[in-house]
Formats: sequence, C-alpha cells, structure tokens
Amino acid sequence: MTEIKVTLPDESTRALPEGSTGTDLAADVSRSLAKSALALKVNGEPRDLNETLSDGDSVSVITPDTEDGLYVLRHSTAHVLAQAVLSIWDGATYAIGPPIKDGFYYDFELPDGATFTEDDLQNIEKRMREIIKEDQIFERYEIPSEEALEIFENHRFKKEIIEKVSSGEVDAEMSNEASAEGSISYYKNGQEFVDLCTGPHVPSTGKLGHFALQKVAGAYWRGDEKQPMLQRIYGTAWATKKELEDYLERLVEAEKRDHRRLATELDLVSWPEDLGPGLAVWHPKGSLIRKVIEDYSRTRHEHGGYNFVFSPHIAKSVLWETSGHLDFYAEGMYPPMEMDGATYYPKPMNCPFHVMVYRSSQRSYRDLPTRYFELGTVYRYELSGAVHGLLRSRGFTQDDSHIFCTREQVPEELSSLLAFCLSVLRDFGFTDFQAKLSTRPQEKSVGDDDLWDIATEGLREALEKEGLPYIVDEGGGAFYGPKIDMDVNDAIGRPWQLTTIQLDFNLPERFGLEYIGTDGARHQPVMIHRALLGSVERFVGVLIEHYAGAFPTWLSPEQVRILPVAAEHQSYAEKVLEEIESKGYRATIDIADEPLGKRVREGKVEKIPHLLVVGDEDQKNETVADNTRGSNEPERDLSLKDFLFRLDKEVGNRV
RNA sequence: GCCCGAGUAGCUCAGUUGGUCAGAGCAGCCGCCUUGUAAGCGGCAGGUCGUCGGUUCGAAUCCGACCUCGGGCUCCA
Repeated sequence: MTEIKVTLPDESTRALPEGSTGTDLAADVSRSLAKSALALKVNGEPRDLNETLSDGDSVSVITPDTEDGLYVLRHSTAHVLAQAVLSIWDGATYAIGPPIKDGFYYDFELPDGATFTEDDLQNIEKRMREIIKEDQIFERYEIPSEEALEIFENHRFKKEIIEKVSSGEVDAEMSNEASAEGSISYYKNGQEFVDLCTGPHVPSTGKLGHFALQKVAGAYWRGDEKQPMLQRIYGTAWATKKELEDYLERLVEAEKRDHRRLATELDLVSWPEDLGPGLAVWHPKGSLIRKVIEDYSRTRHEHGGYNFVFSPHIAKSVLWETSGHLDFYAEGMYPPMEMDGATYYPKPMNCPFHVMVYRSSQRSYRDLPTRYFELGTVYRYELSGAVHGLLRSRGFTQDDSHIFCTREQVPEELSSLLAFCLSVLRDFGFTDFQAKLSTRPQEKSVGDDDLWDIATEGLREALEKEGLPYIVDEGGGAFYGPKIDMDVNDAIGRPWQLTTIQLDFNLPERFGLEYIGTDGARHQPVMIHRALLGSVERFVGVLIEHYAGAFPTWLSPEQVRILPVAAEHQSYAEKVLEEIESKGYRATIDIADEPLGKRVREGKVEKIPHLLVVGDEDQKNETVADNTRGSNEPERDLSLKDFLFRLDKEVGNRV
C-alpha cells in the first residue's frame, strides 16, 4: 500500500495510507483528537475533516478550543438556524449567515413581509435542537453556477450571490458564502437543506449544541440602506456548556454596568424628553466628576506645552465652505440659521476655529510646533437610531487639540503626542490599549507622496516605540491624511474607541496656512488633529461602565460620608468633616435620623469610597470606623490622622 | 433615517379575554423611634396610564399617526 506523509503543526511528520482523510489523521493521532476534531487546515486553507489528504500536505486539525474551531462551530450553527427557519416557514428565503464575534447571525426574508417574534425564536431553537439530535452529515458539493442557479431558483438572495461570485465581484461579506474558481460550492445536510458555502463545516450536526438564539433585528441586504430590510436572527455558540453559560453571565455583567442605568441611579445625568434625542443635562454629581476630569485634562495640557484657546459655537457658512465641511460633512451638521443676511452653522468640529487662531498673525518656524487646546463643544446631527446615552450624543465636548508643525517635526511630534495620550489614559485607570493605523486611500487623496510617507511612518514609529499592539487598515485613512485610532479595553475586556490622532494635509492648503522658514521663504505647516479622551461626555460614560459606577476616590463626587451613630455624635462628626474638607476632599454628613444600618446600606448602594461611622468611642479617642467600599468589614478605631493619610495616598495614586 | 420591540407616580415594576384596574416597593413629605455597621414603625401626598386622533355604551387595554427609549442596520467622538 502506498503511503503519504503529512506534516503536523509541531513540524513532525506522520505517514498514512494513501486516500486517508482528516478524520483518519485525527484518529491516528489520538482518540481525544478524533473526538474533538471539527475541521482541518491544509496548507493554511480551511478544509472539511473528511477531505482526502495528499502527500506533503501540511495539516492541522481544527478543534473547538481555538478561534478557528469556534468559527466553524458558529458557522455550522448558523446553517442549522437557516435550516430550521426554512423548514418552519413555507416561502421563507435566506440571505447570508456568517459567524461573528461570540456567535453568528442569519438574515431572512419571510413571506408577505412577516417578522419573527420572541415566541418564534423558541420554536426555531427547538427545531434546531431536533436537527442537532439527528446528527445530520454535512456534505460538500461543487457545481457549475448554472446548476446552482437552478437549485436556488426560489431564493433571490442566493441567486444574487451566485451571480456575483461567478462574475468575480465578491465582497468581503459574501466571501464565505460561495467559492469562486469557476464553480459554486454548497453544503447539504438532512433530507433537503442546502446552502451556499465555502465551508468548512463540522462533520455532522451532532457536533453542535451549546448555543442560544438571542434576538431579532432588522438588517439591510448587503448592508446597504437602499436595499430591502431583512430579518436578522442573532445567536451565540460555544464549544462547551460552561463557555456558553460564562458568556451569558458576561452579558448580565455588562448589563449591570450600563452607564445609562448607573447614571440615573447615581444621579449623574438625565435625558429629559423636552431637550430632544442625544441631549443630556448634567446633575451636580455628574458635573463634579466631569469637572475633575476636565480640570485634570487642563492641568496636563498646561504642563504638556499646549496653549489654551476658545471658540464660539456657530460660524458663518463661509468658514465651512473654506474648510470643506459643507462639501463632505454636510449631512452631519445641524441645519443653518439665517441672521442679518448671513447664514450660520453650529459647529460640528473645532478645527476651522483653531486654524483662524493660527492664521491671525504671521508665523515663524520658531513658533512651531504650536499646540492649541480647547474643550470644545460641537453639535452633530446623528441619525436618531444611532443616538446612545452619553456614548453617542448630538452635542458633546471634545478635548480637542490642533498641532501645527513643520514636516520635519512630524515624527518627533507624533511620538511625544502618543506618549502624552497614553500617559493621560493610564491615569484614568486604563492599561490595555490597541490601535489601528489607517494608511493612504487608493483613490483620490491630497498631499505629496513624501508627506504621506513621513506621516505614516511617523505614526508607525510612535506605535512601535510605545510597544502598542496595532493593526493596519491599508487604504483606510481619510483623503487628507493617515491616522491612528486607539481603543482602550475596559475592566471586562470591551473595547472603546477614545483617542484619534489624525494628520491633515488638506486644511492648511484650503486656508492657505504658512510659516516663514529659516530660508526666509513661506512654507505650509502640517496640521495634526487630536482628540484624547475623545468626547468628555462619552469618556464619562466609558468610565461609568469601566468602573461599574464605583469611581476611584479621586473621581468620586462624594469621597467620604460621615455617619454619626446617634444625634449626640453630630458635633464630633462636624469636626471630622471640617478636617477632611480642610484637606480639600469632598465629604458630607448623613445625620442620625435613620438607623445606622440603613444609612450604611444607602452609602454602599451609592458606592461612596469611605463611610466613616463615628460614635462614643471615636469621640473620646479621635478615631473613626472606616467602611471602605468593596469591603464588608468595617475597620474600627482608626485614628483620624491615619485615615487622612490613607485618603492622601489613595487620591494621590488615583486609585 | 430603516426594521423589530417598548412607553403606567421621581425610580423599578404589577395591571388576565376592553367593564370599581389606576396598584406595589423604593424615593419624597409628616409623625414616632435615638440608633455601632447593607432596608425600624406608622401616616400622607403623588399618575389625563408618552401625545393626538379613531373604534366602542365604555379604552391603560383594540386601531392609526406622531414623539421618546431599547436592540439591530447604516453611520460615528
């Protein structure tokens, strides 16, 4: 018998009889691998487990404990979802159903514009479990596109995919729906269910099972708002029951951190209907947090070589014509106001104003780099469906900076800028960052090649120097310059986009900015836009979610609450309050008109960092009992002096 | 903006098929209690049931439009 040799991921080789499949290989390696195997990677390409191997192949077996494995698992579960839906609804048709982070979805169109209900989800899930129990085999077929069009005759979205694939215009969203190369691939399982797919799939539906359908949503066909709106069902799927439960648990945890709920409960902000969507009012406690953040930001910028500027909220249309915003950003702007024969627009961005400051006098190379900073409130017309608490609002305040420098200064400036941004974010308790570098777009762009190179490499060097993990979005930059977008990951690992560093070769040109160089000639400066926290409103929202409302002491609106045990301890409580306030900390007294237990509970619920109980003993000995947030054990007989020392340390270290 | 869902007191929520269904807890106010660590007791007040129309003898409940919110899509700080 002829043998073939394949190479495994650990570089070892293994001899198998000719005609062996991935299933045979897995069985040959170990019994446990045979059991857990879902699919293969042959020479880097994902393949089905029953694929026949060839001599010299480099093969790895995909198992559910890997990203690839989960991907296959979720993709197959999506197929079963479609199978269930099509078996329940006569005349239903299906579009695409890819695996996504943590799960999968599938888009459908039901006959007569029908929609799914919550009850439907339960029925579908039930049907899916039946299909899984039947352990149906997934079989792969490759056929010419003409045949495929016949098979999917009654399914217009599938036909559209087949036509697109066979004409070679596959977009990313469709790429795993069917393969090109002259033929169409599809999978069949059960008696009659077929679906276009490049695969791979799990060998049979019995490998699936740890899944849950989650919600129904509308989604445009091919993500295009001009296309029909389909019914999308979202689900999640995992390798084990434990992983599924952990995931559902994480969702519950995330729900508890919802900043809209916490902002209401902690009396930080509200969104009165009378203001309109995406517009909030800040209550005293929320405002205090915000003020601490803004004060800190100002202090850092002051020390960081920035000059403070201010600008109005509206400007005449000519400014926005010159800046180009009326050309490429009009749909994001609030409608114009007519006044004294001129047209004014609320500002969606601060940059043109900062450009005005720069242009107010002649600049020399000696002035550069010059860095303007403003907490500038802007208004953007966000689509009503996009508005989301503090995270996405129609009026928000950017901690905005515009830096003007020579092209020679760009690399150094970008490096120090990125270091500055990270340093500030770290002070707010973020330690986990990831960045995206967006480079020059393929189509039209402004600025010479040299400038794009300097700027793009400058950004790259800055990232490398900081050791930040980053991905490159080739061609993803704006037409006017490359940029870095930076995400922070919060306490439960969710990414939030905060910082943007954007080069701009366009505005200096449009506004005719210049500086006099050492050669006495006029040169055009390079402009860098930068929002660090992004928007102060959004940043507070992110902090609420990150800390689940339990702000570090330096940010807490009420840092200490003093609870006299009984009315007779009031005067001692006042003395303690005075000591704490004299050190510049924020404290209150909760007078003894309710039982102590109740007041402690209230303080805990409000997430006050320190609840100080003071009674007879304390009054006599100048002590306090400190109930630190997060601990259920009060610390008795702590001297007031030691407590103040503790507070100094805590606030000083921003913990 | 589009699809689906929701809107009852300041907050969280009950209100079966249209007919004493306008309720509860917390918060608020007034008393009493004088408190050593996560809800002391009693009372009072508070809602045109998102808005406007319609169906009906009768609408929180059914229908329509609009507003707002939520989950998605699109877009984005």
